[in-house]
Amino acid sequence: MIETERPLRADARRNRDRILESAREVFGENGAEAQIDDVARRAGVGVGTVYRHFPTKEALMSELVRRQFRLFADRAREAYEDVGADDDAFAALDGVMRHNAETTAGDAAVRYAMTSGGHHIWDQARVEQQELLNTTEMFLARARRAGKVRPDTQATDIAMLMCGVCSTMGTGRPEFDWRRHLDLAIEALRPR
Amino acid sequence: MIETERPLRADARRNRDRILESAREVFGENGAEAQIDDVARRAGVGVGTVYRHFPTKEALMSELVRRQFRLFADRAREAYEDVGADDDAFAALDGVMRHNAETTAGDAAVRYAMTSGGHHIWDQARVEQQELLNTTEMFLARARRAGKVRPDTQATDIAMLMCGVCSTMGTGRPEFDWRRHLDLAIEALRPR
DNA sequence: CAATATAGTGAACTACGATTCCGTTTGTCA
DNA sequence: TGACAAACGGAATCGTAGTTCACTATATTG
Repeated sequence: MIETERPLRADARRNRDRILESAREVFGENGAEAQIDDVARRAGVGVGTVYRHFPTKEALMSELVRRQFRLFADRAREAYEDVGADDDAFAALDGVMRHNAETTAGDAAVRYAMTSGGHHIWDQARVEQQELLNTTEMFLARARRAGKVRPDTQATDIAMLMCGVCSTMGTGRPEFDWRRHLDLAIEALRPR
Repeated sequence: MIETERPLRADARRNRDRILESAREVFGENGAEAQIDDVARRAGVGVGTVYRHFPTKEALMSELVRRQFRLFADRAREAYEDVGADDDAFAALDGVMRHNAETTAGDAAVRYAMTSGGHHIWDQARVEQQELLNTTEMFLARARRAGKVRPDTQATDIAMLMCGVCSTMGTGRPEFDWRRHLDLAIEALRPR
C-alpha cells in the first residue's frame, strides 16, 4: 500500500537541494526570524518555488532539523560500532558529543528547534532523535560497565545537557563560551 | 544635574504595577509571543495605557527582567552575608542557585531574555547582572579557599550553566527535567 | 518533435500584532 | 470646587512577512 512516488524532475531536485542549502545559510545568519524571501533569493529561485517544495516555513525548518539529526544519529552509530573495549566507550561518546556540538554551532535552525519551543519542528525529527537516544544509551551501558560514568546517567540527561550547550551558542554573549560549557557538562557525567 | 522626576499620580502608579504583574503572568503563560493586548486586558487597562508606561513591548519585557535580576542579586548578597565559614560558601551558593532557578521556572519573560537572543532586553539589566556576578565571584573565592569548587571556576561559568538550565525549563519536553539539569550542573563545579 | 504533466515565478493578498492618536476622564492642588 | 495637567481608552493605522494563485516555462516521454 506504499505509494511509490515518481522521482522529481531533474530541475526540481536541483532546486530543492539549493533551497535547503540556502535556508541553512540564511537561518544560520539571521536566526529563525529570517525570511522566506531571503531564502528564495539566495537560492536563485522564486518564493513560489520554495512553497512548492515546503508548504510552510516551519516545514522547511523541520526538514533542516531532521537532516541534522539524521547526521547526528548516523555519526553516533558509526562511532559506536568502532568502540573496542568498554573502557573506550565514554571517550568515544565524548568525541561524538563534541563533534555534534561543533556542527550545531554553525546551524541556527537546529539550535532554534532545540531551545526555543518549536514543538512541531522538534517532533518532525522524532525518529532520528530516538535513534540517537538509543545509541547514546548503548554507549552509556558500556561506559557504566567500565565505571567511567555516573551510574545514574540517562540518555536524556545527555540530550538535555546538549540542549543547554546549544542555548549558550545562540546568546551572542562573548563571555559565554560553549566549548567551556560542554567541558563542564561532560565533567558532570564522570563518576565521583 | 539629575532630573528629579515628579512622583507618578496615584492611579498611574497603581496601573504601572498592575501592568507589570499582568505582563509577568501573560508572558509566563504564552512566552514572548504573548500580545500586549492581552497584557492590557488582564490588567484591566487599555493598550494605550500600557504604551504610556512602556514605550515598546521590549521595554516592558526589559523591566520585568531587570526586576528579576534585582531580586537575584539581592538574594545572592543576603545569602553571602550570612555565610559563616569558607566551608559553607559552596553550599550557600548552591542554595542561591536553586532558589533563583525555582523563581525563573515560573517566569518565561526572563527565560526568554536569558536564552533567545534578546540582546537589548538582556543589556537593560546590566547593572543587576554585574552585581550578581560580583557576588558570585565572592562566593567562589571563599569556596575555592575551602577546596569545595574546581579551582578554575569563574562566575561566568555559573551564569552560563544557569542559562542552560533555564533553556531546559522552556522546552516543554516532559522528559527534560530542569532540576536534574541543575543537579548535574552543580556537580560539574565540584573539584575532582 | 509534439504533447503534457510538472515545475517555476513573483506580484498581490492576508493576517496579525505592535504602535499611534486624539477625544475623554480623573487626580491634584490652590 | 474649579482649573488643568496627567493619565486613560481603544478604534484605527501601519508595517511586516507568510502564503496564494494565475500565468509562463520546461523536462520528460513516446
